Amino acid sequence: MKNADEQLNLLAQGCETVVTREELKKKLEQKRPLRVKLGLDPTAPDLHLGHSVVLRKLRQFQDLGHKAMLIIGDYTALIGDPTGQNKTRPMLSEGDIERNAKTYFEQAGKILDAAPDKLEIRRNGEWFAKMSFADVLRLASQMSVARMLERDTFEKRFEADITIGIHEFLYPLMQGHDSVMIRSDVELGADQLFNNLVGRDLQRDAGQEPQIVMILPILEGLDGVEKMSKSKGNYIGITESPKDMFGKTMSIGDDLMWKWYTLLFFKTPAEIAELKKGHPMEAKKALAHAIVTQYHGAAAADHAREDFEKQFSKKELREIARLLPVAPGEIWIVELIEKAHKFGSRSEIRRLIQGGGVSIDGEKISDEKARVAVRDGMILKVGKLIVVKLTVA
RNA sequence: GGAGAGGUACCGAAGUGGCCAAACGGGGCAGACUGUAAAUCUGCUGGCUAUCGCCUUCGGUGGUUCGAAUCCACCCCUCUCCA
Repeated sequence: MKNADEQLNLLAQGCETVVTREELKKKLEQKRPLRVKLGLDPTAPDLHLGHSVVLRKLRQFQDLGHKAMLIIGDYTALIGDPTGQNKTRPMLSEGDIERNAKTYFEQAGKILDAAPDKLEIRRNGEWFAKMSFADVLRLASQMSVARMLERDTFEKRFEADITIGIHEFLYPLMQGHDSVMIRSDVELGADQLFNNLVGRDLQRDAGQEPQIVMILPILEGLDGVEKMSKSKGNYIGITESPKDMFGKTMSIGDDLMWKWYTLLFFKTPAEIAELKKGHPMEAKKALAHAIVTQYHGAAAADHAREDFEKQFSKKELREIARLLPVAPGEIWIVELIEKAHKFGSRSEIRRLIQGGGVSIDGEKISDEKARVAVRDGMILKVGKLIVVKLTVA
């Protein structure tokens, strides 16, 4: 095991907040594997790059000899964390939570070390399901309304006259109680500083040494504005195909690219400055390549890059198009597009045609009534991303 | 418990009997331009229909009317002030 100072430097790197460094150092000096807690919200079955930031930090702890404690918040998910969402979430069914939690196990394994002595996975239903109402009251009595309202999301909602359910106040307490139950030494988080700090208070009340809280910065999603999240649809899932990962990364704005470099690859300001000297497009391709490499390997990343260049730089659609078998003869353009990609409705397809978003062999089709005489090898392009090559069967 | 305000499309927000598939803004999609993006400009943004056109939508359920997002009744939900 590395000495405490070395560990501290590595671990603090990339963190937005550490409460507190001094305490963390003391814990590290105890020369024992620390129990590092990360609470996971099982509402989103797909882990994405946003989650990966904190998961990689957790991995770093593991690599230094510490133990990752994943808490699947199956019970807290019954409330839905109020953070960021600014509104109450619908309660999930037991079945949904089961299924989502399972997917989590599978995906987190791509980033974490799954060795039994390095990883422990718990569900907070283990303890919450057994609590009596009196127990809940005891827990609730450890927090005041005034303190709860200090939390910025509650405060904002309160002032904006947006409903706050009583049950939502229980969320931070539940998360804090998790820390007590697993006797965590460190809790990692992204945007739940308040909740994590509650854990410290509850631990103190329970006679435990309070946990260290380490907050990692939030990764902005594809839009460059909102936090990356499943519900906003602005995310890259870690199970997505190399092509999609590459393409989505290429579509982000330049400013965002530098942030991603920082958060996903821990690039220092000096390294970023170096990258900025080159062409932004090259830097973005390198970023996309690095992301794909992480989840699919270098070969897949090379391939994704080549495809991208063919499609956008050289416009050689022919080689990257997906094959679409069609019957010989003529076909109505709307039906053809329907076969090529799943759209919400035919009206949507008509709109695309009228808007000039459809072309065949490079020639725009703007008449929604058009019939197409299919030919082997015809290239149909719909919008920016859908390219198919027809094969007449 | 009392008094008041409100619930409109993905979001915000107009509309208060027919001209409303519903202004406007945001978001989203597509096109032009580019470096792939951003910025900018343009178009589209309920569904079905190859055309005339038809169908469903304004918290819910009923009702008034030739006709309702708009009027009435009851119900559900949110917010404010008072208790």
